[in-house]
Amino acid sequence: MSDSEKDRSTEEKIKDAARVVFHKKGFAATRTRDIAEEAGLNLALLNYYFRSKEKLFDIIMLETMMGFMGAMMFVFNDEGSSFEEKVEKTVSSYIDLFIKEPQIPLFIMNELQRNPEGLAGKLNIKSVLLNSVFARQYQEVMNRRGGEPLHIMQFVMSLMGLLVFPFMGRPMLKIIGDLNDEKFVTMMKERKKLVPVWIEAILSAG
Amino acid sequence: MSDSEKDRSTEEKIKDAARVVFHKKGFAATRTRDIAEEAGLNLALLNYYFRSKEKLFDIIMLETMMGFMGAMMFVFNDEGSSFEEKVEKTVSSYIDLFIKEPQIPLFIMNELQRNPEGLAGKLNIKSVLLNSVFARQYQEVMNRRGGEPLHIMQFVMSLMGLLVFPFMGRPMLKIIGDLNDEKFVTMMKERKKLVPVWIEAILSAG
DNA sequence: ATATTTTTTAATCATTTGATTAAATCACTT
DNA sequence: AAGTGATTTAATCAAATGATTAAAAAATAT
Repeated sequence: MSDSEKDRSTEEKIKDAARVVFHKKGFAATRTRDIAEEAGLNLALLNYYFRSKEKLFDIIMLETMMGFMGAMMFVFNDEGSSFEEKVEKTVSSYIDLFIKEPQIPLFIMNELQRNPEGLAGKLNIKSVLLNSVFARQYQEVMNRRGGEPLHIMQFVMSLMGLLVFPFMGRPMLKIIGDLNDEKFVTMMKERKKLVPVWIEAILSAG
Repeated sequence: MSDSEKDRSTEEKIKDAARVVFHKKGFAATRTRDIAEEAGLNLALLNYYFRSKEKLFDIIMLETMMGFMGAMMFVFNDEGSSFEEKVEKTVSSYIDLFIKEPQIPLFIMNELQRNPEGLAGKLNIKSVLLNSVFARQYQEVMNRRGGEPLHIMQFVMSLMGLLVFPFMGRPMLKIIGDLNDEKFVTMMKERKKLVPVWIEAILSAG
């Protein structure tokens, strides 16, 4: 049978190892032998359980994208919170996520650019933003504010830029800013308070 | 002889092709045969002129980093311009650069994260920011503003986030925002005006 | 306990890929 | 035109890599 305790254990070991290595090196630079070694398992088991490197990668990519977009979807479609509360919650959730798993943003953006037709591109994430409660509340904020309206994607690009760029640029930022890991993480935690204030300032600036 | 018209021409053809392919696919996913094909040249010529894939990559990486950091260094150390003028000039230069070569940010951040010890990491870019005229002027702005001072790296992360993230996240942003290439470029041009205003707002927000 | 099925392993395969080589071609000098 | 050195080409090599196989080991069923 295919659901014994040991089964699941081996399968999970492979997935965990694959996640670590794929996130760190990306698809192309990852060798199946790296994953087997990371998992402490025989190389042939990868093919036994997942058929091919591509299939294994697709599973990891799917789960990673789900984790990434899922956090957003949950917050963006909550009817009970205000626009400002959603911004705060988004910022806080993503910073926590990226402190734990710093490679996720670069991994996703990279694989998506290198292979836009791949699994990640096929996922239906079109409606996640534009049909969300958050998008509706954004329009309300725009109407209330008056002046030249700002395209929601200009806003989202800025929010995400403030939020995820530090993690994508981390190696460079650490060099030019002379930061160690501890200092970097401290600054990221500071940004939980800073970014929402800045977002407010950006929206008021018109 | 090593400087004939044909010499330089072949060498340049290889470098141009290598730049295109490395920028698009990254080091690991690039096959030397891809570069040879892109250049329309025999595969052996890559090794004849550049010894190895690694050496060719190092040259492209060096030139790319120079182009990327050079634009910044030039603006950041101009004694004749104000802080605000430097922000405007930086935003404008980088947006123009990335509209022409959209893969540069992801390429650099990626290779830097995957191989921090590599050539790019060895470059002396430590002083580019912290010892610049721009950094001094930033401190003046902070003193003038009063309130809780903001670490210059928090500021730089935000400036770069607003500036370069849209290009790194382009494939995802195009999907979730339902944007075509033309619309995307239009929005990037709009950001030349928007980002400096937002930076002003961020600094005033304290 | 024995038989059967599932899982794991070591060995091996076939292809890809970076690099080299020896011969052919080209450019330039005398 | 012949000679010389530089450049280009086709063929090939060796190592790396994703995948498979047959046998061994382990788990489960009878």
